[in-house]
Amino acid sequence: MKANAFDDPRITAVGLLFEVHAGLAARFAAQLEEHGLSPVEFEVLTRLTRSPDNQLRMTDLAAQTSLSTSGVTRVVDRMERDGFITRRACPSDRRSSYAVVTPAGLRRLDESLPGHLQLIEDWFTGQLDPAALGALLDGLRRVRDAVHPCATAGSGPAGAAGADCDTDEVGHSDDPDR
Amino acid sequence: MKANAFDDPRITAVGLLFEVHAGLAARFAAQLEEHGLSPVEFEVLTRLTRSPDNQLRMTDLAAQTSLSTSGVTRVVDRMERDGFITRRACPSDRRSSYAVVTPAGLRRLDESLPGHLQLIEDWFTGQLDPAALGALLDGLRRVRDAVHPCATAGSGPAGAAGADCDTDEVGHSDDPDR
DNA sequence: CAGCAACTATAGCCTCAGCAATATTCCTGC
DNA sequence: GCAGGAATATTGCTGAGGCTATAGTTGCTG
Repeated sequence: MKANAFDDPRITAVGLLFEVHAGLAARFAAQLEEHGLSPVEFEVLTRLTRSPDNQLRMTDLAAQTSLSTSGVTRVVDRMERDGFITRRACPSDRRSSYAVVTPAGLRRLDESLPGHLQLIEDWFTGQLDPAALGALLDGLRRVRDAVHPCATAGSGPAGAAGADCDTDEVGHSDDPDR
Repeated sequence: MKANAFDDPRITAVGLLFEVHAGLAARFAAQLEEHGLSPVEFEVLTRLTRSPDNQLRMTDLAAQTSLSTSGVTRVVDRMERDGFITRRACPSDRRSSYAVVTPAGLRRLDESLPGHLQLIEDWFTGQLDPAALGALLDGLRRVRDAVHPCATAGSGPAGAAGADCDTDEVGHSDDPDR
């Protein structure tokens, strides 16, 4: 029919993944925002708290997060200004400096942790139980093995992957044409 | 017993999630980069391609992606400059304009799609089979049901970060002490 | 029909984060 | 001991993207 790939199951599968990821990220961000933390700050707090004496050298912190060293410098600047962590000079290497979690930072992390874990479990149990995951995997496998749909347009097999996920797409806009 | 939460299983669980997510995002980004696409551009391409006539009004595109309307404007600017999509005036509403995928954009999406799907399946099968997922879920449930470690771990602000700073035996990074 | 509210896209301003350059400090080879 | 190279943190510059203001357009309502 059309020259587009409107019904390409591969693209539908990718779209599903985007949906899940974006929704999850938004939920996490919103939950952390309630506690006055950005996702990056939360990550930094967890990494530091998992380290001995709640401290880490800037370089190591950068290596253990998704941040570059300069990014770590900026984040630590902000969090130090907010009182969540402090810098401490390394006594044995005057180039290095430690980022140390303050009591306020520990408290803040402790406050935001339960909601975060709850979100994680809600996601696993409520939205993607193992059975659904298995089905999704099967669908993906079939999608990947399918021949290029340009030739087999409209072939139903891989419809399982995303058949039900978003039928709202077509009429999404309030008024398609006016 | 340390005063920090080094062995707090809740934080370990969160750290694991961060690890998985960061690794996955980095792989996707790298794979798309090979084809000259950023994750956002890829998302825009998939959304447009999933729509009738490979086009979408700017507002609708913003609603279906994780971008704001201004963000969509900028991304479409770049992708139009790169020749992947074009703007088209809406004939019935002079406020709106469509973003349309060009043949070059379709081709580019088609090139990057197989590798992307392969990555998705590799992740499911290779790194997180259903059994491992179930185990992870169980662990999370146990972690969540655990008593709040605040009382036990002594995350009391006084003793926690107030630990003196001359303990060189941290040794977490490559070189313990120099 | 005039006015007003809602909608659409865009531009200005801001923050965030990565890359490259820089200053300081450490280590190794001589 | 000392010179040169490596490591560490920071800063300037740039791009990306969100929020708000703005101009243009549409539709509704008195």
